[in-house]
Amino acid sequence: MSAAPELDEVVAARLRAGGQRFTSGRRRIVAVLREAAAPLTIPQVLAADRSLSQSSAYRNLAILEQVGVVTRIVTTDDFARYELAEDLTEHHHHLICASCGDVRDFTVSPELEGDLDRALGRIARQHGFSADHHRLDLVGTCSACG
Amino acid sequence: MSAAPELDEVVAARLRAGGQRFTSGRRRIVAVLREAAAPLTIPQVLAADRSLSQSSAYRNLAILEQVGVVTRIVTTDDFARYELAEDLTEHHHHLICASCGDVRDFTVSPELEGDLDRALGRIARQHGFSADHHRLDLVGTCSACG
DNA sequence: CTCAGTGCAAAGGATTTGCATGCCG
DNA sequence: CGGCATGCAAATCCTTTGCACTGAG
Repeated sequence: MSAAPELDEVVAARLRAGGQRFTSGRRRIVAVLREAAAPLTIPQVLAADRSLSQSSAYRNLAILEQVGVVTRIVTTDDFARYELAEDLTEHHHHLICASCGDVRDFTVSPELEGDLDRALGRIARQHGFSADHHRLDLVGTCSACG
Repeated sequence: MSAAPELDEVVAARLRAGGQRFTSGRRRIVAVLREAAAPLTIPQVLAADRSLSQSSAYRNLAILEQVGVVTRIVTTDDFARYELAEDLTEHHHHLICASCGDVRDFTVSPELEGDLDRALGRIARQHGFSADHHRLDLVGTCSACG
């Protein structure tokens, strides 16, 4: 897929805009997340690339989140999970297993998304709330835990 | 409001069903949550009723969650938040402030809820996933932080 | 009486931070 | 060169747990 080099450019641009560098450690983290089909915990990221050090992974993921390259999500267990920002991949939602905490991606029809966005925009306005994005998760039990 | 005693009965019944008692400490926690208009962190619960002790609050909220009286949610900050279970209040969603982590409740139209449920049911089936419930949050900045 | 519930204080564990060193610009 | 990034280890802080005590049935 030819999106790979493009992704690096966008990431680099956002880091630069935030006064940050696109170092090799950050590059490796982004690479791991790109390969993953779902949000990863930091232990999972570290396991995927043993050359990463724990504290730097925490630090770099926080920075990548600040500049809008990754998103941090929390499910039900004690581990935060990270994935590439939606505008670098595509808008999607999460199937969250309440038992093991694991996550899988899914999407819904554009029509439903449109309805949602309209409804939520209205709600936000009513509450004097500046809406950034919505989150739609399905919580249940995955086939492995079932 | 006459729902108050009724709530106590339901809570007591669920605790009993789980082999647990409805002690005074648990009663006070439920009372605090009933008053609150939004999910509360444990520090907030403790602040609302100084007679509660921290460790018991943690323990009791875990038990209340197990028997289906309260729900634990996680937003963006480091504190878990608890609210009364949806079937004791009403189905609703959350406006989450990405800045301060605070939460407010809102609801959407029954039509949209229906569409959502149908779509999500389909998705769950496709993934061999046993759906329990959905979660729809709006993330942004509250008027206080804006 | 008995056993679950309580509160205190200490432990646990994911995450953060201080500091010396290495590397990019 | 100067300053940010790194990695190790130690510190933080929300949450959990051990233990002795109290109270409900």
